[in-house]
Amino acid sequence: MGSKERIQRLKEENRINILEAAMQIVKEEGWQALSMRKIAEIIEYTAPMIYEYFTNKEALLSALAAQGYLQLAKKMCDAKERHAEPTQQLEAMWLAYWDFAFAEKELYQLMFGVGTQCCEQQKSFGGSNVHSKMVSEVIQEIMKDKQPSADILCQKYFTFWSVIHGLISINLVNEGLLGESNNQQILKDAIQGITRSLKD
Amino acid sequence: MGSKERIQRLKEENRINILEAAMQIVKEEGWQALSMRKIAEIIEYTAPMIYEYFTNKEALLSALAAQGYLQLAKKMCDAKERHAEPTQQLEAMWLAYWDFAFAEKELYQLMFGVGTQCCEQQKSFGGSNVHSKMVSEVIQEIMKDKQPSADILCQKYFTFWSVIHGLISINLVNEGLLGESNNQQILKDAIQGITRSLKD
DNA sequence: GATGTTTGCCTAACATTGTTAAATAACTAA
DNA sequence: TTAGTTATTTAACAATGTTAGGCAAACATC
Repeated sequence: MGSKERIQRLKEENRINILEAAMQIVKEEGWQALSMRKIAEIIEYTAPMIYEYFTNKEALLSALAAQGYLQLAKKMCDAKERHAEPTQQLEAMWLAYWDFAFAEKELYQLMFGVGTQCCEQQKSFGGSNVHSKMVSEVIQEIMKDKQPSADILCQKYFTFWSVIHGLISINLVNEGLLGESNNQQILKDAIQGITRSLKD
Repeated sequence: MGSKERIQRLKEENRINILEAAMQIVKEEGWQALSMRKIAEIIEYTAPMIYEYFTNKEALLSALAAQGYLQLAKKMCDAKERHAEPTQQLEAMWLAYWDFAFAEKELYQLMFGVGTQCCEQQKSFGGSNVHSKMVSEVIQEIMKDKQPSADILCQKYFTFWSVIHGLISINLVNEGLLGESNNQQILKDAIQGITRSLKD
């Protein structure tokens, strides 16, 4: 009897519903609002039922992230196929990556560990501003012959900050993924590369 | 009577003890293990006492982050003063930033919202590997004349990823700090800059 | 010095979380 | 219909952030 398959299909449907409910909550209220009971409420079950499908909350999050990796890979693959020339392919792929990050920002946060929890203060306190001024001054000094606009200055500063913060983040989240020597190489190359772009 | 000042000093001491206890827990067990009761246990008080010094847990985290911003600014300032030439100052400042991030990685995570919570899977599942292969292939194609080593290839890939992920992270954590046009400018400049460095 | 008032801290509690064990309902197979 | 399996719920536990109310010591005022 095909009922086994029908039941299998229902189970799979439940699994999907759980994941969809989770994403719905996260998109509406953010990661900190996601709870097993809220998910259960949406799919009209009780919380323990979810544990038939996911061993715990973290496993559920992993499943969501896995979906995200698939989506991202697909978008980048599509982007690549829209071009023939490798340089254009590369640019298109990273632009697709960029678009994905903002179109599915909650997923992106989960996948790559971008601060979901802590402190609403950065914006008010300025956070980075402490060092951004200091750095910008030095950048201005280096570029003084070119009389850079405030916008250009800001862009250069953020280019530095992005690459360094990005590399740090990647290292902190996936501990020791890159070797120490690779890190130093990338870091120095990047700093010198951008510095050179300031001068000429 | 000087007792007022003595009391004031005791209060300040308590405040410091709370913050130190919090950092101790975080360094030993990570952010997810930090709880008001554990802090209280270390300083030998009960949890509600902490609320005399911080209105809630987030305020406590903000205070920790504020300490971090000061430390970071000081280290970058020191680094700057060790050099006279702006280019060297700039490099030294960013290296100081880098060192701070790893010497005080818990603080760095808090300050700049680097994934403290979610999913232990990246390492096992490979996470990024899905797209890293795809991108590396294209990079290899672009560099095919130079017969790049696997290490070089890897470094180039991570240079791309760092700057893009960094820029995304900064945007996601401090929402709308940069304008849309600035973002596009930085992004395209960075991609084209690195791409150029692949060819020559 | 006795009395009222403020201050510092604690006990007890509440609501919300993730998670588990046991009871029950629903369904399948004979 | 009955026995057995599966699906789902109820009830509970421990840990979390947080608040209200109480107690005792220190202070101020007479």
